[in-house]
Amino acid sequence: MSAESLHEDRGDGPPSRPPTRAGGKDLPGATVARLPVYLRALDHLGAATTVSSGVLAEAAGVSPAQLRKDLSHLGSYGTPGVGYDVAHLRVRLGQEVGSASEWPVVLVGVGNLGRALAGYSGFHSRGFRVVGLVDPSPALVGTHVRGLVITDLTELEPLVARTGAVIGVVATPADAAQSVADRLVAAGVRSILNFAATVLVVPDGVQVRKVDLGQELAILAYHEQRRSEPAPLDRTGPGAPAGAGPTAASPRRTSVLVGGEGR
Amino acid sequence: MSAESLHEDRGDGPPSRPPTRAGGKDLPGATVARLPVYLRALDHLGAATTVSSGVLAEAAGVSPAQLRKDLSHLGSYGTPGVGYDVAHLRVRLGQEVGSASEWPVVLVGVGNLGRALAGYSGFHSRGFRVVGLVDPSPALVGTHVRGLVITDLTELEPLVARTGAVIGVVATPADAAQSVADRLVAAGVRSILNFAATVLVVPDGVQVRKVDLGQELAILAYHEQRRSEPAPLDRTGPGAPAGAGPTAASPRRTSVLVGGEGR
DNA sequence: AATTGTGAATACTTTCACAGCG
DNA sequence: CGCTGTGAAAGTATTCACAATT
Repeated sequence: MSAESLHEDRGDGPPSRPPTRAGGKDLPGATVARLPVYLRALDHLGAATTVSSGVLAEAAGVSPAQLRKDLSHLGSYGTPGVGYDVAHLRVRLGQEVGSASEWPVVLVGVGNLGRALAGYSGFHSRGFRVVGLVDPSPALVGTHVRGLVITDLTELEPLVARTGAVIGVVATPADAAQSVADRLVAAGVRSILNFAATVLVVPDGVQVRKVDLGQELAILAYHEQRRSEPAPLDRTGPGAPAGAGPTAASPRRTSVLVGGEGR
Repeated sequence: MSAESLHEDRGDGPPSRPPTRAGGKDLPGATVARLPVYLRALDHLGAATTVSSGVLAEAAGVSPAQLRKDLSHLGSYGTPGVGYDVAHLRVRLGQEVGSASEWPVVLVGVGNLGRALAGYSGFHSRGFRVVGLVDPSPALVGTHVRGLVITDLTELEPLVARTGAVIGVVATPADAAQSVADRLVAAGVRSILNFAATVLVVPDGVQVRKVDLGQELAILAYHEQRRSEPAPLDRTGPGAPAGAGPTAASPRRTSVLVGGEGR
């Protein structure tokens, strides 16, 4: 467990950092999920030197109130009557989101999806660098993809150690995912982005985020189906009394669901 | 059976969908997002004829209480002292999630990611069938990927009409995404899964779900960074009372974040 | 006058805990 | 008994609305 972080310096340890990080406390989870969105939205108005919450919120696809609330958690630097300083805000968000430095990422599973991910520009542009591709297939090991050699699965641990990666991406078939995750964790990885259709079980302290492409579609299909069948057939349940149905009026809000997140 | 319905009564027309859906009540959004997970979890215990909430919940990565609550919204059919009937539950969930029928899906943007998506087994296994690949690149148009011909972007509308697709997947570069979305919507698509790093603006009534791979990583990085910086520098905030709260016990629960969803 | 930051109000989700059924 | 279904409590998240600030 002494796999110490080799990447310590990304420039904010030393006292030269102007804005000290905010109170060191947890932002609400929902806010964290939106910070990257704001950061990206900022990039689309590099020209202006200030933005109001209204403008930036629109670009990010959230309400102005929500944007202000989120930023307020950062102890932000808006100026009443004016807005937020774009440059300043960008730095602040970058710090918070951690994209100030380059995070080395190891990607396991170089199938169709893995290959696509290896070349995904969105990773690099946000401060992530794929430093290792791993696959067990003898046919792939040794070949190059996007300028990186594919390493054999047996070499996973040394690869992680050598690159100092703390983030791993699992893009293997479902049945291999858990074992890969176990090894990543053992090798020192503490955050995993899981594309396999499995729930990964990991030790306390390791983060997992799951992206299930099929699931996303399924959620869309649910709503799609719902609307194509306006006449509700009554529930064929046994005794289940329809009792507890407060269900006020149908929420007339925008039915646009934005964001992979909540909602 | 690939016999697709021939009528293209899309737009608003009620497609004649076979499976009768139950009660017209809206499920909570968070529940909807989990139904596909349960369905998938069920597949991993086909042997047993019944499951308890505890077992299924574990397989799905949620708490037993949450599973029961979720299923209760379906007016579910559990048997006290025994559990849920696996076969029955599978049918019920399938109905609700809409995977009882095959949804035709059009995929726009056949780059690395699009190509991976086209061959993604998770789509097919969940009742989605990619019926069209679209790209503007002359080099790609006419070529085959996974048994499908790539159609030119100019043919988007007729393709949607012909296939009756109501779901579209946008896997284009960010700057093309909005225009593609506009055209999909105009052609009759009402649900869009967006992989481009842009917030899509769509008319009322059209659903969009966004999957931003870079963003997912950024969220992991946030937590990662946070933990590598144990010494919180106090912030010099005006008015912000550090007091906020002793925060009694640190949330000792699993710090595993499961699911692309909520949280 | 415009726009932030934020308490208070509302809405949504998860968890608890237990009554009741098989 | 064991396990479901569910009210009620607790916890989060979003929206409102307004006083404060430049």
